[in-house]
Amino acid sequence: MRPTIKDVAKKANVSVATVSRVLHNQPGYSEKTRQKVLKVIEEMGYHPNAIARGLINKRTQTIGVLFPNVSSMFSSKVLRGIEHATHHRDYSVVVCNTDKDGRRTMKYLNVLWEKQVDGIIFVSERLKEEYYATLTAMNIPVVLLSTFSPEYPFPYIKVDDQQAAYDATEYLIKQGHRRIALIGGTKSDPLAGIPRVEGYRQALQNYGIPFREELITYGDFGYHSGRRAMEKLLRTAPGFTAVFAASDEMAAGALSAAYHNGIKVPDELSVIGYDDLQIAEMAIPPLTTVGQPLFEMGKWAAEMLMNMIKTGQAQSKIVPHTIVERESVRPPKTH
Amino acid sequence: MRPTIKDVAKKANVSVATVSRVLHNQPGYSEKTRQKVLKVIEEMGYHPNAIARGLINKRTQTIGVLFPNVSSMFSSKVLRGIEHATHHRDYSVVVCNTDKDGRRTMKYLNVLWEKQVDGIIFVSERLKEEYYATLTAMNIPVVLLSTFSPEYPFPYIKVDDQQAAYDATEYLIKQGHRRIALIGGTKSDPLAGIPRVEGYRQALQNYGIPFREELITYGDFGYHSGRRAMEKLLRTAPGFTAVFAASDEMAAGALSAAYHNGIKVPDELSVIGYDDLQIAEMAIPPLTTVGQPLFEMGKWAAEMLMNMIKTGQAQSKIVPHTIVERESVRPPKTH
DNA sequence: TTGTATGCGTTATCAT
DNA sequence: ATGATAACGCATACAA
Repeated sequence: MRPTIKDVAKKANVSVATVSRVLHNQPGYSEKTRQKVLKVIEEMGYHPNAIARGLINKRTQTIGVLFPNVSSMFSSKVLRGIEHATHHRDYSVVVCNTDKDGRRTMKYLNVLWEKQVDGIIFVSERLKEEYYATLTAMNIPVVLLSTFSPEYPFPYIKVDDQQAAYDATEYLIKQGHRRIALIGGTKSDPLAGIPRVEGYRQALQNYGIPFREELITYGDFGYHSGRRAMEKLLRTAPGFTAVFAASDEMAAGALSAAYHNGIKVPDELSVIGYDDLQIAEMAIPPLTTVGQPLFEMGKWAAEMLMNMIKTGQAQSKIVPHTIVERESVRPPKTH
Repeated sequence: MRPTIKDVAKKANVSVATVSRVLHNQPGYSEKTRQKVLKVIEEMGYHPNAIARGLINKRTQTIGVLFPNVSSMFSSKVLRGIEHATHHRDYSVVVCNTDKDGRRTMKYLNVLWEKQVDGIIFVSERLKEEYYATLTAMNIPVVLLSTFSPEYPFPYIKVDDQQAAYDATEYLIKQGHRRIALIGGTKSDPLAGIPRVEGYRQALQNYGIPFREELITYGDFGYHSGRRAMEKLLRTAPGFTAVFAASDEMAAGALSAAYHNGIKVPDELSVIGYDDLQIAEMAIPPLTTVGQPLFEMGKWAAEMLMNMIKTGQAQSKIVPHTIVERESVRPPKTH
């Protein structure tokens, strides 16, 4: 059996209270007993039991993080940021993969509840009413990451998607493009889907470029959908000189489709993505994209959450995006 | 305050013992009281406290997973497999990012110890003596994933790296290549580094191809190192017709270097990778590679661990690798 | 400076 | 069929 505080106390000839005191450097013992206790702790290899501690403190020093898909490049970058911040302040993180599934999400929420996590980070998903209900019932801090909820008042950290999409489109326009196709994300997604096409639409409008329905197509943010979307665009609406894809994975799919159709990027077609994932850097050609500071966003979200746990205070934050220029965009050929 | 089992008991006019019984469908109450208790539980929104439960059961239903880098494509695929298995059997997973750093690893080990996790999965890293010492002191099941330890007897799940490297090289040879370069992983890494160059060397030997030192170069498994390695190869040992990279990320780097040097893959140069990460599929051209079933490996490791927790039994496992053929390899041009 | 005792929310062992 | 109560390992208020 692992030794308990009692065993230590007995062996050191002191009370458990004293042991507890030196464990927390609280006052109330002589230097001599301190030494003795510390020595016994060392000898016995004593480690406090965080479970017992949690029971009495009502603090577990752990937070839960819900991802629609833990293994996406997006999530893993965010996770790293979260881990960075939590490790720094002695919190642990339990990861949950919701698969965007309501039942699965609810199950995880309940598990986290039962495990008494001190807070929750909810990533990239729409906050359904039932989630909100149990989240508030849990009565712990929550932060929304890369999503937000118009109806429920949880603090969030995210980019201004519409503005970012606007900027991406404008970037293309300023490079001289006028026939710009769009590969949108999930069509009905009010968070990452709709705002991005809206930003695209607005940029065109502001620059007096007619909006053409056939230049828009939708995917699900994933690689394969991007590839399919590009194939479709090529079939049904040839002649565009640039594409804005609402995610890097879709952009990578678009690149692949172009490659397989013998279309040279960026010579014959420009592509801009969204997210700045690792794939953007690794793509051929390296992908110009709208950068979100994912690592930092994860870090900030975790810090915000831990501060809320401590103080109850939080301030939502729109984080700045950037256009990271690589090699997939260039001015269209004039002829 | 969240209601406790006591509150439920009081409101239902029964004892806590009875509530506990219906909670676990143990015998010892009438159908009528069962109904009543269930109703009260529902009304009060009672959820059992897993911390208190863990204190008495000495089981937390959570495992710890240590990754050198949680956000690598490798880790995230593995993590998904782990999550899949654990979720299925009501375990939670806390993720730890070691950065391959001894101190950080030790700190996490101690945290996991204090948090009383039921088991640990140790991924892709060499098991140092001090890790082993605390791991055994913790006295809980451990499984090694994609690594193993010659000196310490923990069960493991991994691929036969040397054989896999042999097969990759042989594949290239059978396609007709004879001048085959190697981009190895960390030169001194006894787990993923050395065996892969050894397999390469052996394949050459078996097919009577002279081993040439200048065709070997080393990276650190990462993208940039692959790119640099390829640049170096191009400068110092031109004339090879194929490259075997010991990781997909390095292969992607090699692809990129080839692209920037105007070398066409696979027309002028064949490239084969290792891992079968998402990047392999997304690469241009799609990367032929040595496939490891990472999702399954994660899943199996978690299942193995949970079985060990339950029964104490485990059986190490060498998992089969495959050559997944895509478009980055073809026979060399003959002229 | 140090010790005793109580309680955190459960489960499990005894009674009844 | 049901209830009282003692643990689990720790922190802390209160005594001494």
